[in-house]
Amino acid sequence: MNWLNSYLDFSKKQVNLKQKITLKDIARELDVSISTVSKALKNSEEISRDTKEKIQAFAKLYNYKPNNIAISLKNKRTKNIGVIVPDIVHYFFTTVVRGIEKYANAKGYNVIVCLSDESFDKEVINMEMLANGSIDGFIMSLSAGTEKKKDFNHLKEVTEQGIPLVLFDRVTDEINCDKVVIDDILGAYNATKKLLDEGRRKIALLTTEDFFSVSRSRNLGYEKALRDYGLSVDETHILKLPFMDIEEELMGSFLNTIKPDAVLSVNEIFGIYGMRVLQRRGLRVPEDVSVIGFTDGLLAKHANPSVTSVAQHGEKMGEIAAEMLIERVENDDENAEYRTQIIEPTLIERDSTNN
Amino acid sequence: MNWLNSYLDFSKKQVNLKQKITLKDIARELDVSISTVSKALKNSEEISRDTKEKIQAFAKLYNYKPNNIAISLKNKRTKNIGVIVPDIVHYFFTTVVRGIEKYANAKGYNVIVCLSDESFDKEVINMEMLANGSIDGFIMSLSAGTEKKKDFNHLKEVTEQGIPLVLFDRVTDEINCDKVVIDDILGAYNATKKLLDEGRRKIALLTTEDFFSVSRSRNLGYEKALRDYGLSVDETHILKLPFMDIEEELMGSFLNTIKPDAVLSVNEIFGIYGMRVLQRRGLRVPEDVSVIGFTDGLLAKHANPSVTSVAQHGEKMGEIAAEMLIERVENDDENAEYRTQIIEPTLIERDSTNN
DNA sequence: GAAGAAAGCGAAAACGGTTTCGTGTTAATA
DNA sequence: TATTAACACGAAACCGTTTTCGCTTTCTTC
Repeated sequence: MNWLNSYLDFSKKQVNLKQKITLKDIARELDVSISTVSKALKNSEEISRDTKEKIQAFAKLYNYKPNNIAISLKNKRTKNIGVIVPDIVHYFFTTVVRGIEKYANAKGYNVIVCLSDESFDKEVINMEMLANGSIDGFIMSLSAGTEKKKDFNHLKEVTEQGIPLVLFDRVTDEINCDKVVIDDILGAYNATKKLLDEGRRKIALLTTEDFFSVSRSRNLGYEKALRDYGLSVDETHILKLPFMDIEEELMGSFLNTIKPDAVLSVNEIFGIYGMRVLQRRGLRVPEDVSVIGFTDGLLAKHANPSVTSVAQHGEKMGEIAAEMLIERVENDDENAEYRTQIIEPTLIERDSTNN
Repeated sequence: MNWLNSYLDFSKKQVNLKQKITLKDIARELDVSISTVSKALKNSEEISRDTKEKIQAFAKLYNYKPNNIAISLKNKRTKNIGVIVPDIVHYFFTTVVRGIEKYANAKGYNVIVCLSDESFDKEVINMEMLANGSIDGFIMSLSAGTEKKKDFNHLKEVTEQGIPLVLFDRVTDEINCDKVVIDDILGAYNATKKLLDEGRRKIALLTTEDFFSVSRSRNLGYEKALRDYGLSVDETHILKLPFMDIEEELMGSFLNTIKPDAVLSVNEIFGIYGMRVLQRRGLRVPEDVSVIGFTDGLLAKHANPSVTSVAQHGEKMGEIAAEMLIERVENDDENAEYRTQIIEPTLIERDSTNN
């Protein structure tokens, strides 16, 4: 290792501010060409044992790490995936992101997270920011704004450019791409069935406005279950609230007039709120009223009583989405058919229903 | 615009698969040099009106967007910031990430989120993945593993390479960098004071093992308040639980023996659990026992009763962290002093305490 | 000892931009 | 008319890699 001595002056310079070192630096110091260094570090057969050892030792000593940006430019592959979600404080999306992270990281990918904040404009801006080389593909769930506006041109452009896209949960038929969703109809159906089996007959449905694809499906499952039990759907039993806007009075007066013996909510928060409103009116859950919500999140788990919920398996959904995307990215098999994976929801029974 | 006709054949080729177009393509089609195209698109004075208009129109027509990777390589600036957090399902971190996102996006930066999962090893791996050119700077909160191990070499390396770093919430004195934290001592002090002012005298403290910097501070605040009220600190009133591991029986027997008239928790979840345990034993909150927790999250807000909490202002913390980082990134003023911003916690009074 | 093969290395193009500097043309000035 | 300044543009280096291809030199082999 005495050849190292000759690099002492170089070493001095580096010690002060450990700037990152490049192939060129190594080549200069070791008096070989850049190509040789590059090959030596990849253990190419082309380079002699001696040279390789020398170069590798030097690189290790100076903690050489190849510059990712340069590599990305060269291979036109960034090893980044872009994730655009409406929100990150709500349990479901965080678990999906976590699932994506987990799978992507294991495969050596980084995850760039963007929040559309339920806004169409931000969704578009975020896509454009990332679509110019920053990422190898997108995973996203539509913002409320986009579902309302029904404008999917930004998605179309991205797919036409050949950038792989996986849609999850809030998806659209207008775009041809891989998708992963839960069977929302079945989830709501099973939940409603559970309530009916308990003997409940006046089941209120807390849902959102119609433009949400998932709410529509869940409403359908609810209605289907009622009909399968020979009951008709009473529209007055259905409360459509503006998204995420919990109008407590509205919900209060609704529940007060309907006086339901069970409540099904298409999300977590409406269920929790509904339950509290009922409890405040002196009703006991589940003795007087049963409650079931969607999204098996922390709120449902830690509520009092804990709330029976339709689990959406967000983490699994995230993993599957990441798997589908990376599959596309790595073997760009142009004509592979687009798939839609449907995850079975699970009804997690807790204390807000009878068993 | 009749010059456009001559590009019809080019247009044909592009129509099939809208591949992204480069400066070189434009230069070739318009029979000018790449430099001219580059300048024209930046509206350089150097280029004539005619040429600029022609080039800009063509670029617009073919939806030219510069390749971010190439620009990053050239300027050695990625406009990406790396965020490494222990976790993303817990409210506090999600709000911080949201704050970072918000500020960073407004400044044209993307956020690459990595989860250390409370593990030292993952934290190191994530840093290394990003530290080779992928990002302009880091924002992070130490994982439990790192706080336990007290090994900060990965942070040291990064800062020595000149990569800006901002630590938030779970920070360490061992590393010289910008930091943003809340005044944990004050937060706990005020919470304890609130309980004492209510007349509570047997205040149980639910905390974690000592290696967490924030828990240590919060414990101190609790103790200080007691002493300021002339009370001595009874170690048996303090329950140190392994992090995030809610051992319900342990907590149950603890609360059962102590029979506190108030409970202070250094996080959100222990508080919620403590409250439920007490309620199950027939105690009324806040009549018999008052409860205060840290992290003003969804759980506290929607619990029954809602829980008085010390708000950590995660979103604000994220914004400040992002601001400090971007400031560093954009004017790399080598010798600017490192700052530690301390955010004042706020006690949000709810129904789990008396007023 | 000559021819061919193999080994070991370097030059250069490429990825897609930015930017400096030089050059040819035209218009203004002496 | 000769000189010069302004204008408009292009050539080329550069960012840090990868990779192809070609050139020496040495080793086989007959």
